[in-house]
Amino acid sequence: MSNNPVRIREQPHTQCKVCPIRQMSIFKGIPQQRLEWMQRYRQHQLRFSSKANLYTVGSRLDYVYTVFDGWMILYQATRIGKRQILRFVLPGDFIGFQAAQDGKVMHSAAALTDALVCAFSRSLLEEMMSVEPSVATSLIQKESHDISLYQHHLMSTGRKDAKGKIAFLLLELFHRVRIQMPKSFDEANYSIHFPVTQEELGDATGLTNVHVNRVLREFISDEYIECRNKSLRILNEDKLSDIAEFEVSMITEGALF
Amino acid sequence: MSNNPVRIREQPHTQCKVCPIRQMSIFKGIPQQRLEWMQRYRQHQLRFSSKANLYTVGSRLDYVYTVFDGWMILYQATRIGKRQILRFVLPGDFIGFQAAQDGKVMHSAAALTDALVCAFSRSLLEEMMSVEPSVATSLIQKESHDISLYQHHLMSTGRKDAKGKIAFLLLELFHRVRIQMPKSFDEANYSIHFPVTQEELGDATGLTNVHVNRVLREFISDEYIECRNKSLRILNEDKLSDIAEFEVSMITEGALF
DNA sequence: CGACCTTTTGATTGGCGTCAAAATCTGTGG
DNA sequence: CCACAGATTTTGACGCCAATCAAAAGGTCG
Repeated sequence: MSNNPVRIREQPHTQCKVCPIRQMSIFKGIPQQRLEWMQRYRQHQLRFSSKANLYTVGSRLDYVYTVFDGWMILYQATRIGKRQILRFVLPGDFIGFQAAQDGKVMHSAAALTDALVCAFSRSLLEEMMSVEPSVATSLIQKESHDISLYQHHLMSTGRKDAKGKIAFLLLELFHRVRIQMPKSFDEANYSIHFPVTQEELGDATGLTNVHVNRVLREFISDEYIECRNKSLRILNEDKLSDIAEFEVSMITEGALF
Repeated sequence: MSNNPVRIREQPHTQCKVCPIRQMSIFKGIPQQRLEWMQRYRQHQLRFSSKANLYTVGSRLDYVYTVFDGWMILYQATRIGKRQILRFVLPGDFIGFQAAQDGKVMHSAAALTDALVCAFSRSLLEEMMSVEPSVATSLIQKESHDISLYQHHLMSTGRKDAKGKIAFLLLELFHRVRIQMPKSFDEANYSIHFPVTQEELGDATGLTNVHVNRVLREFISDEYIECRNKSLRILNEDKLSDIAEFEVSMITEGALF
């Protein structure tokens, strides 16, 4: 529920060494020479500390962002102080694009851990899309994938019980981390680094931290999962998938055509 | 909950007289001559009766669709027979595009009323996008708007009580109908034609039809709304908006750049 | 008119929220 | 390295919102 002032240590107009633009999936397949002018032009790199906001409700966004390292969330708060996490953002994900009317976003974005974000101007993206249509196609693909995720969450939040919601979220995050943060995935253990608090799990599923705790305890004592010091290990994926009505194909990206 | 066989009365390969392609918002601004070859090529028109499915979970979609008339829904069902309505589809909306992995959709689409749908081939759309980049941009815009809607629903479903969820849904649909089906809107009455059952409202909000009924009764006796024979009239929009934490700007489309 | 769908109402139950407090973990400064 | 404040997890008792079960009353359509 932190409403900290933005604590961005920004380093504008420096060439982005850590996050070469080529790594951004929406630029896959574009000739290097085309990218070069962009590479050194109006591209920023941002470092965040945990809990800092990248942007907040009602901001006018002049940039779009890709996360290169760390966890972030998109969220929204109700008048009575409850928070809904709309989406967990992992490295490779693209955010800040969907602005509603008059260019203002209807949600906030914050870092869950220290994070490294790459920003570049909206107008540049627009330019890029007209010069290089495949950028637009990639963007469409990303958005389609996001929509698919939102649909699954809506289903989860609307029509499953607490166990189903939590199991679904755990499995989704587990596999997304596995794919998008291979270094956080321990294959031998079948575990991931998992810096998400129980309160955050609650804010994402629409449950209270207290109830999340009870369900997690149960999953642990049933030996479905194991979680100690910010790591999550899946012990009985079959059972969890069953409870969650989850399958990995739900979160993998697919071709549109 | 109907799992009827598909009852599509399809009229393939006929020129589409009723729904000129120009009316599809993603083709706005494209010179007529460019559209002509498309107009008469591989474009279908489909008539649906209420409750028929346009496509179902796991289908491979070779077409994308725009609704020209009538109400439709996108939905998904759980193993235990509960249904979640993911999205109400009104004239002008674009569906069938987001296919997940291996081209199979993760949801079903069905008509709520008799409906008129225009279909055209995915591959054609792809072609179109490369020839005419503005098609891609429009598509991105549409998808962004959809994402925004999904986010609001997630918030609603996850963090509001029954009154808030229902009030939000009523207001959203009311204003979308006002914009997208002006003929269904009675300005004098401030009412719309509203062919949605209480069970469907429940399936969209994650509530039971019984509880939806109780809340609606309360809204009616408080004189916030009036609903008789498939029409919905808003009597106290301020109060409803307050309960729902809704504002019209949430559902209007805006520029992306 | 009769089958079926939708709405309505009542009685009862239960899952999850709320409140509260203790236990544990984490980081920070002396 | 310890002390201490703040965050997070854990547990228990209790209450309430919405689900469930059941049945009647309207509506709709062939």
